Amino acid sequence: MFTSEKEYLKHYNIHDYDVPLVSVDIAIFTLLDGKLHILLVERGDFPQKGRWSLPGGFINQQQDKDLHATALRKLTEKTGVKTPHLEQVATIGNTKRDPRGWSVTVLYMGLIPYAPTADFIETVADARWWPYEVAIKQNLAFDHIELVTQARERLRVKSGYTVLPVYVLNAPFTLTQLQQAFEELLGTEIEKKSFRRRIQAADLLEEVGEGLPEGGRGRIAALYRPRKGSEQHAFIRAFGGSEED
Amino acid sequence: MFTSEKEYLKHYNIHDYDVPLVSVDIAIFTLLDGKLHILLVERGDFPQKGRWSLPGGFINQQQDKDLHATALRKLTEKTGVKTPHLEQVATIGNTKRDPRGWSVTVLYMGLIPYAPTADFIETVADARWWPYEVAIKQNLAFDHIELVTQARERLRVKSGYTVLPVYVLNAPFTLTQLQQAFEELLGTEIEKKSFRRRIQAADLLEEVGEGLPEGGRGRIAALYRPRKGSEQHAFIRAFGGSEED
DNA sequence: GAAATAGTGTCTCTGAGACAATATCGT
DNA sequence: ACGATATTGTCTCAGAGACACTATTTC
Repeated sequence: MFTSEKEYLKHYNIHDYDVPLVSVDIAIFTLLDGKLHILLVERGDFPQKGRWSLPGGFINQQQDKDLHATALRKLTEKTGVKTPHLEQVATIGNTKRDPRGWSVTVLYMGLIPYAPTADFIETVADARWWPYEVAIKQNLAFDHIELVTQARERLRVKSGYTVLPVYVLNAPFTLTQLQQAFEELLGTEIEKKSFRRRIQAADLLEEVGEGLPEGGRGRIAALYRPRKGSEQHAFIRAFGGSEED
Repeated sequence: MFTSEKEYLKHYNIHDYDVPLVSVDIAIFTLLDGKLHILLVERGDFPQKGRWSLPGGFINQQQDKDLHATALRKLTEKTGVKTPHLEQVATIGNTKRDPRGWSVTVLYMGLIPYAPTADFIETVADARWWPYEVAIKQNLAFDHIELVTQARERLRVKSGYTVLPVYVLNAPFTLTQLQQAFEELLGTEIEKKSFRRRIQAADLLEEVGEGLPEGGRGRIAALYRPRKGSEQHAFIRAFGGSEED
């Protein structure tokens, strides 16, 4: 049919093809009053207008150089928050998830220290932090309940062998605060000595002075902030004892 | 603009939007003569005609109910092999990876016991197993060299805390064969006793008789096959001692 | 019996889990 | 001194790593 690559590309037109919708959705978590929260937006337009959903949207071929850029842009436009950690979780694509037809979404998971959402937000009626347990009982748009639980699961598992939970805290923080963040994100308690031993042996934090302890009373606590690159450290042994299945 | 969901959907037309290309690519690995191999196809059509690439292609909105189905269909069409393990690795999307423009690909990784490729193959000039080390020195199509290394890395890491390597062997197999598969997929040696202790304690295999040992000479070896569901078992401690970074 | 392969015994070392003890702060 | 919180000591236990040893097969 075509005789050269150049010839082929000249005649290529994506609209000759039957392409699915592609979107990016972002599950952003934080810790507020010691509890896991997730950021949801109320949809301002059809479809599913008025329902709560994950922030997200379509790729802008002019503005976005890659998928990660799309995720960051959508997050800023819709919520005004900036995340220090954003990772891809999975891509879900099927015929049923969107009434408009075959639809593919790339799901991201992000973590951030608590920050209020911006006053001005585009194309959404509202952007709000929800306690996780409350959020999953809402009637979310599309298949977002599954996306939310999938992102939550990634967060839980990865909190067991990395120091991801540092990203829901504002530095500097005490080891007790960090342990509480781990426990909330893991959904289980950690033995204090085990926790401190692991964190300190890994040398992923640097001490930056001392400060008030957790409850305002008691012995002065050492304050820490994450070292550069601590994000990608993986322990060979996971917290929690019971094996994953 | 619209007053109801129904109204909105009636006027919705995906071709009004600027959508990217979406494809699925599959990195299938096997073990042949004790060495890791990967399945590549020679592209029969433009673009990049004549270059070797991962098997893959576009979603067929009529035939495929989800992305996983697309991956399975493409694999069968292009190579004739059926895989007992197929998992999603990541989704790569950017402006540069395809000369046709903004392009998104969902990368899958699969494992299979060695089987020849089918004689009849659609839209590809050839489908062949390549030794991994040779494959990555080829000038692969698009950004497939990065996809291949990303899938390889997933395989390596996951071989450290699961029993994934069982899927490159034909059951029944001996523990020695399994250990050799682990070592090749991990890219490192494992101490025999540690290996056997772990595998046997986890109770993921069932014994199915005895058979000739590895080299045809020597003591008769016990033969095993994976138990149902062993696939999703994860050890809390990874093989290899050195921590991931 | 020798070579080859399968399988075991056992010591050491690392790091998690449990829990008690000590240290330092405000009042 | 007391209550609260931070920090450390130390014992136990699971499981990886190392390496030597025993067992069973073919030739």
